[in-house]
Amino acid sequence: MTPITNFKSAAAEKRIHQSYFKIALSVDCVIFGYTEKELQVLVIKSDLKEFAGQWSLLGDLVRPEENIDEASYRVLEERTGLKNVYLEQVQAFGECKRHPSGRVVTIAYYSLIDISNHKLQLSDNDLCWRPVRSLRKMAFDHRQILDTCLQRLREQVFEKPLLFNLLPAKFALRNLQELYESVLGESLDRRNFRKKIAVKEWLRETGELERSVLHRPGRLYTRQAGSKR
Amino acid sequence: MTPITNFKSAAAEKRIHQSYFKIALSVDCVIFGYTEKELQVLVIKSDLKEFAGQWSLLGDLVRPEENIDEASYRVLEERTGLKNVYLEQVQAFGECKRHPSGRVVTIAYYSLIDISNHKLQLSDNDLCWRPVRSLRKMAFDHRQILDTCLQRLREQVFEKPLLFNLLPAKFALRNLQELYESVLGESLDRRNFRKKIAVKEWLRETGELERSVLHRPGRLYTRQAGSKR
DNA sequence: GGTCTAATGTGTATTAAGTACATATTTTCA
DNA sequence: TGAAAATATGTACTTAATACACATTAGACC
Repeated sequence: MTPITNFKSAAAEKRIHQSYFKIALSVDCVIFGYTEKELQVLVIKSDLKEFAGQWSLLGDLVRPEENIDEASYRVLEERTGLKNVYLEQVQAFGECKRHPSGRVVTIAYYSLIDISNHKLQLSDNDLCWRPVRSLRKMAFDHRQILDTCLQRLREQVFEKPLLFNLLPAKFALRNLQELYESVLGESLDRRNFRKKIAVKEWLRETGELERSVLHRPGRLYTRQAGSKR
Repeated sequence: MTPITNFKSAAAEKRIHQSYFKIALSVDCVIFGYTEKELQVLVIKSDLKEFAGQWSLLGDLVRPEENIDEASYRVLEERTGLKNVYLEQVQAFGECKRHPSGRVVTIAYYSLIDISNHKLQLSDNDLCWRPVRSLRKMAFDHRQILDTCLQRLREQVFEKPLLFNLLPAKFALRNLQELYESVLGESLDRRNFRKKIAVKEWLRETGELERSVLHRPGRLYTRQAGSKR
């Protein structure tokens, strides 16, 4: 039970508001993409003098009348133009001093989107994709948030068919394996990888072959319709 | 980036405050205990008329000057008198309508404590332990929070030496197995269970035997000092 | 069209982990 | 002293994970 629950009077309510409604709530989205055989994350230059020149995740304050999940979907759509993307809450970050302008508790989400999707239009020229590996220091505690989200993603990639969200509709198994390797940060045996993926029934053959590759083309697969995210 | 970061003027800051600082932030603790061969959770009767007679988790609003982790430790200590207990954040719950008195986003934690610990003094007579299985409906979205925390706990019990926190310092393997069975909701084979636990090196033999049991006493074990939570 | 290149596609032996299952032993109680 | 109830323990079987090699194919180039 929280003391907010029974206001004995208007004055009591005001006191409560004065003492407690001093924390702002935000969402921050770790938006993963994949290109150049590297896992990328969508970032923006921080406009705070404290973090001049540093990269920051995409986030916004949660509005009083929207659910926190809605808030993160909103951030995502405003910034990328995409709807219906994979989005998952990871956890809250609530150190008092994490935001220099005041007390802001943030709830971290990660999202997986297909960079090559033609609908993806970055609304802001300051936005850019950066390889996860290249981001050392970030604004706020955003590097910690990114690490936490990446760790969660790694734990889930063989449990749920998540990484397909980062690829175009049709892809060769080599592409998928390189993506797994990029996410996990380790190289995988091709035969064992194919076996491991095969038993999960996440994929469907399209009957098509790769084009414009300088070697024997691989079969193209697509995500199995029934495979749950 | 959040729009809060650069206040162009005092007026702008006031507007921001009026529109955004309307969300209260709370923590709710799923405090697990174990007794009577049943996983228990510490609950209190809701004092809201909307939830009359229903059980509620222990929580409180986060104070402006405390970290969210500190807030949950505070709730735990205020209610149980215990410090240095295992506590882990699970996730935030932020549906707009989850709290009838206003917009309250809560961050859920779970905690594992040893009920038989003599330092445990419930500060409030309305507090009580209830078997997790017996709690059908709860106040707010607390049953959902409990389910989410229980699921997280289940995922971790063979990864980290968590469940020892629910037992007295010395215990027989049977006690441990019954605890695992209670948490997982399924029965386990004794020999396989012992093997699985043995390889983890979480336990140390005390050299003592059970007392006052109506059968051959089992060896008493204690948690291995170096085993990380 | 022949050859080179670079990647695809496939199977098996080995090891590790998980599961199923039965008997002798020890203590208390009557 | 015997019955009851639980402890302690090992092995065969199945499943999952790992390590590893060779024939095949399409494109590029001559």
